[in-house]
Amino acid sequence: MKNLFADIIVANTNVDRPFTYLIPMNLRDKVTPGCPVLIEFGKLTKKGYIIDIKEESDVDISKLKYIKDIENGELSTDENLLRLAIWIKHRYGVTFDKAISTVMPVKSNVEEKTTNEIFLNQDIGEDILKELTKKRKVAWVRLLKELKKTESLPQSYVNKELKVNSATIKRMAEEGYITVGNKQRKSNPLLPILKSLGVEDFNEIQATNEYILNEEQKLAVDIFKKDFDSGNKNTYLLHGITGSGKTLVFINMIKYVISKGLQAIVLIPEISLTYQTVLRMAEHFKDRVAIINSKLSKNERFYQFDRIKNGDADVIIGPRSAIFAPVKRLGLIVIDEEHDSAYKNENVPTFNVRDVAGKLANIAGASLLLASATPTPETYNRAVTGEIKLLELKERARNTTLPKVSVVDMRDELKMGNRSIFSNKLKTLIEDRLRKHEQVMLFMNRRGYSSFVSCRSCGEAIKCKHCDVTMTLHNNNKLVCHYCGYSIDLPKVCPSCGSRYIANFGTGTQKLEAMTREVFPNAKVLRMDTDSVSKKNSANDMIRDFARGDADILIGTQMIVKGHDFDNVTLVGIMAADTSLYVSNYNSAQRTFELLTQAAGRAGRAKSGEAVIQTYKPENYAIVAAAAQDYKKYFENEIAYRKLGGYPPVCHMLTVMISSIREEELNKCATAIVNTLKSDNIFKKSVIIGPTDPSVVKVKDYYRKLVYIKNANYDILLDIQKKIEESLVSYRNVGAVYDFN
DNA sequence: CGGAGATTATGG
DNA sequence: CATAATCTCCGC
Ligand SMILES: [Zn+2]
Ligand SMILES: [Zn+2]
Repeated sequence: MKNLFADIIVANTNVDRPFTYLIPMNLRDKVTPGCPVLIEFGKLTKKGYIIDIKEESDVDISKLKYIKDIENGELSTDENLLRLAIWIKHRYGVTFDKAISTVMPVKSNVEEKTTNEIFLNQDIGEDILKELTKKRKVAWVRLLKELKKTESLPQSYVNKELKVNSATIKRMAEEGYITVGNKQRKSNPLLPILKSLGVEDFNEIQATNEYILNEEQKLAVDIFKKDFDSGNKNTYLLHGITGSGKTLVFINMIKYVISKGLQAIVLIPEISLTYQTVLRMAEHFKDRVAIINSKLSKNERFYQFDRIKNGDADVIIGPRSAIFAPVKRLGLIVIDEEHDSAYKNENVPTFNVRDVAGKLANIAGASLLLASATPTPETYNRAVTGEIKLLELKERARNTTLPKVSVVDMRDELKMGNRSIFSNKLKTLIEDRLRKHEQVMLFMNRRGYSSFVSCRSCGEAIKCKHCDVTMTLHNNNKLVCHYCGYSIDLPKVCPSCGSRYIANFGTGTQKLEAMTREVFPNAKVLRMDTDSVSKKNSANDMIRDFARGDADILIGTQMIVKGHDFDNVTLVGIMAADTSLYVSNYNSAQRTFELLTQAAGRAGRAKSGEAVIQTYKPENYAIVAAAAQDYKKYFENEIAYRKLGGYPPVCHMLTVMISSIREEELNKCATAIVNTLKSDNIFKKSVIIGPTDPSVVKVKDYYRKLVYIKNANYDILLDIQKKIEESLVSYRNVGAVYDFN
């Protein structure tokens, strides 16, 4: 028989190229591309991934070794995902190894939970039972009777429910009636889903009666169906105003895809994977839904992936990483809240899942739907140029109107002598809602800046020894650094001046809560932020409490405006609307527009509502457009800005973060790199900015510098990356990470 | 990455 | 000349 060869990427090495191995006879029908295997690499046994199987090899056959074995306990990646990995490798300039491990996030089936299981040994007849009853061994009979029904029972159940103690069980085993064995108990993979919904069965989930599509929604679904039937696997932007019922549209598209025997992946930002969202999906797809989120344990996660692999789920719902779910018959990918920053992978490879999903859809022959009320200019631009199809929803689904939004210039308030964080307008409106027993949401436009500790005498905030960051106070009276994890006990005296007057400055939301209670002493106030929801599932509880009307005012960060609708909320106050504008990032206006639109959109889901935006920058286009709820206006301004600055989507941008333990070496290296790039003819057309300091210079004792390179041609950026890697070889202590946009 | 052999430093 | 520290190449 002819030899079979496999090209293999060796894991955990720096050798970023495939090696050829022979496939032994006994593994021939077991290995596939994407399969994890064990190989002898040099002198060591290493794990590797097959990326290709072929009948020819250009490598001298005498050099070749055989694959040792298949790596068990790791799911094999299917061919689509493998192709995706190879694309990721080239697109983001990472190693094969990195790319493959990115697409297979389920590392292994961690040790199966084994519990004691009790088995029936022999067929127990009525006579034996009678005899035992005579001996008054009631517990024995009780257990045996149960076992006759089910073959085997877990010991915990026997102990607790049947009240048969371990001693009895031991005796029964000795006498040969039963055996105590180890059963690999596979817990019901649907359990975590049911648990998060607080039901025991999918049939308990009541259907809400919003299944009927309105005209606009129907049109969108019909366009999709028509394309789908004619074999056009398109990319769509579903652009609908807040409350227009985008979810119902894609649910119907998914149903159609399922009816054709295919599966769908729905990506939802982790923060919006809330009770309401999950319930909604479970309501439509019942036990055919698989849900992945960060709360799942390793095992639960594995089971979800296992179900998907076996085709036991039609719809896979999860955050960014769910794009790599091992779906066999992919028909549709939905990315809900397409604009969300959580879709960007912060680690290398720094992909945006939009792009990865686009490629995967292309590989698998599936459609892609991007849904948002505030699409990124990148995506909307693709719709404008006709590259992707635009589906629009311009009306609110429940016959309500968009909230009335007003902007308050806080500088004017200050001039009028109002130093409170509430503008007069917002204050009167809150009072009005409290009187009418309607609810209010106060949205603090800030990342949940955790509380830090600073000195009242010298003003110094306590910083991490290893990073340029202030440490944050945790409830166990420890100061922790969010960048490196370094933690110390809360010091009694100021480390820089020795003063004993050091104090904890609360978070933005805590302060807002205190002020709110002061200004509205009779209102019931609920605060929701990372601090207050650290306890498991308490976010759900809070949401339910608020929805039930247990509080009048809900205060919080992004968390409160994503993934929940409250019918009785008729007023939203947006505090410090412009803080997200001050981030030095070409995205900051987009982020601001998106957050304000989303927050304002929470008002008046059922009744007519109102929103007040408090800002010091009322003239900024993001704020103006958000107040007018005019996406087009926003987009025109944004795209003009991007053109002017040469930012995406007009240009591609490579951000290089160069880092080193040694500051001088870093500086030398960074300037040298910039100089070589600038002098190189091929790169001359690129705009090169830097080296500049990032907002946090030192992290984990490493100093960092940033270099930005802009070019309309993506491939040139990849060449530049290669060039930088080459120059970096001569600097032993300097490394770089690359972020492509 | 990490093993192995080659190369260079160090010291008496 | 021995021994250790450092470099350099290479793996199917
Ligand atoms: Zn730190
Ligand atoms: Zn001090």
